[in-house]
Amino acid sequence: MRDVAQLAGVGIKTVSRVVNGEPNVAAGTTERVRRAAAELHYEPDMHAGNLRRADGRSHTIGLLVSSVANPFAAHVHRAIERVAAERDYAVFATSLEEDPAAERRAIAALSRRRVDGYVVTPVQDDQSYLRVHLDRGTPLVCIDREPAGIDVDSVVTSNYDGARDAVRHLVAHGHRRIAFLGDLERILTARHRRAGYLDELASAGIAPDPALVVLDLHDDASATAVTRHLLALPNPPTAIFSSQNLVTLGAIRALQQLGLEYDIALVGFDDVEAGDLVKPRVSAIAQDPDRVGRLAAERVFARIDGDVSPARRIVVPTQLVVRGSGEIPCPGA
Amino acid sequence: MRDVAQLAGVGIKTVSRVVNGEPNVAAGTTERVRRAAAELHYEPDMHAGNLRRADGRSHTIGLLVSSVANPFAAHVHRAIERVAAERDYAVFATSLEEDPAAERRAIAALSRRRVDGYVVTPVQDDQSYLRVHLDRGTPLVCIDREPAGIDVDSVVTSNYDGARDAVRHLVAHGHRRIAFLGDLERILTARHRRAGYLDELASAGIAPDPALVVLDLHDDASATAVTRHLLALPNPPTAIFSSQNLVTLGAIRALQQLGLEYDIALVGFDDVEAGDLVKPRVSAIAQDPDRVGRLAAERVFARIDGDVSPARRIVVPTQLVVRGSGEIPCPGA
DNA sequence: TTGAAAGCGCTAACAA
DNA sequence: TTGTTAGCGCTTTCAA
Repeated sequence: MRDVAQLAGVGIKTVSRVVNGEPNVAAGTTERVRRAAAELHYEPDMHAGNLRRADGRSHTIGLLVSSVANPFAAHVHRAIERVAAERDYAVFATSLEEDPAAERRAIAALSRRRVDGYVVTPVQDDQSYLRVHLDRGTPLVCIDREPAGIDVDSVVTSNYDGARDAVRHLVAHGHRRIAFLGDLERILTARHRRAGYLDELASAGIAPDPALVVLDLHDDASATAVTRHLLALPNPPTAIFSSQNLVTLGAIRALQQLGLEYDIALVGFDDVEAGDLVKPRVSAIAQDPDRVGRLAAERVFARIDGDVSPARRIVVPTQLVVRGSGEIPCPGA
Repeated sequence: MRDVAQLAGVGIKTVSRVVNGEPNVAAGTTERVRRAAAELHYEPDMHAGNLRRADGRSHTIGLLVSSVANPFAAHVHRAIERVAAERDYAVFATSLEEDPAAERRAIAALSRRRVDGYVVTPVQDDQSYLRVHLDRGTPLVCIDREPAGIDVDSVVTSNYDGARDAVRHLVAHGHRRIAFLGDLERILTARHRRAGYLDELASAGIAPDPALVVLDLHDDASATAVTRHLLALPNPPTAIFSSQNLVTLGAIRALQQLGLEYDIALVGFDDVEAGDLVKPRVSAIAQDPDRVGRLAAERVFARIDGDVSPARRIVVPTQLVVRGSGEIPCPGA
């Protein structure tokens, strides 16, 4: 910057004015400074500026998700980025892979980089350690899962209601023996989905068979194995509700291996890509990652802009996508 | 930091020493400083430190991809992140959506934030404008597509050879009328895949039928429409080579709509999730995003570490995944 | 309309 | 082992 000032024959402050588009600079001066800056390939250093700048904004936010390679998280990320781009904000993305320690590490790393806000998929059981950051004025919005121990905005999918919708749909097609393939119990949303499954069964007057409830599935290989095992039971299920993307794929694989894909009903939570190309086409409880991301970004920027209204809890509804696999009727019914 | 120093009853430099783990601090002093820092919830400001620090490293890299929501890019991103995490580097991710202007904007935004390196999927025809950044010592590695106008490391998929493999495979099953569903011609890799298709046809002594070569497809709806049109031709293709993920899905949809999925052979470039659940199972030329990302990250960090060896061009081979759809024989042959 | 001086939070260089 | 001084690149404040 000093070099630019020297080349343009002006003071350093005038360069600052031109670069930041501040008023009260003569047109000719502006032009000379611009030319000098271009000639020297000058790029302002945002961080140096922020050190002294009144608002101290880094124009950067941090995003913590399960994995940037997870399709749901990736679409949330894209939606957040769109909102951020409009405001010239850059986005740090970090994958936590359900590791509680990674959550704290990531927050610390971003805090040292002075991000203006966080969008976080909580992994730890308790987020009260974040209060320090909130007190410092850095806003945080939780997505996908509710925070515990702090009172902040959150944008979550209606996991409980979505699960009930799935079970109700299967019951409506005559099923009473509905298996549940659940994700890791330490994930809050997985517990919500299980609760929805159980409560809807109860509403329908169906006593859950513990043999049909399998928890802590997280990948498709284990889902395939478990599904095969369930269907080999003396009294097998007539329908399956799988609580997650990869688990759904694993269940379908098992059904195909056994040649039962047209006999056993299946509804998956979270839509699968190419779900309409598999035979039978896959019925699902679809989430809306685009909306989750957009709303979360809007909340965090509202807070950055000084919104101090009470924490908001936004629920994004799921939608039952009827395609075929979920409408297979119960044989005996 | 001054507050911490005061509370601990030491000088400001001693706090700096403790925070950065520098030697020559008495154990007792270290302990006092640590306690004071914890009490005040002190978090060092990396940017302030970098301003004066000798190496000036921001411990941050920038990643530019087509879209963070694209599965290929998302897996590349995850792989880069893994390497970055080992070195306590944070990653900025930006989606370009094939917009050349977005490429320049993103580079400028990251440059102002003083990233230590870039991993870029080039969108513009010419990257020579980046020379300024390279001269300044900030390394850049291109992925997926080769750079033009600058001599930098690149990690690319063997698009040309992969396309030839696909066509050779179809020819080996007796096909001579092989349609090509190409992506946007302004994308370099799309042109490489088209070239591979044409050259392999030529090697097999097959004159390409212009009616079977459709370019500039980018989503599945248009791919579905085009596929339906091709199969309604008086002299339709007996096999299809689709050059991209979404296009492959669109082609499958059309085949299913027409009830021809077991009659027309299909090989797609880039594997599709659930490709083994669709009937017939989808044969594909699989890319290796994990390897692309890891190698790109290793290159950029090697450069950051001072590697000044000549620019390297790394080709990650594709793999033909044989599943069924690509092995449907040609009826007349 | 312009520029000089001070200082943001930190580290380098050097002295004690 | 510790602290002091200067200065990183910039913006603020205030005077010209």
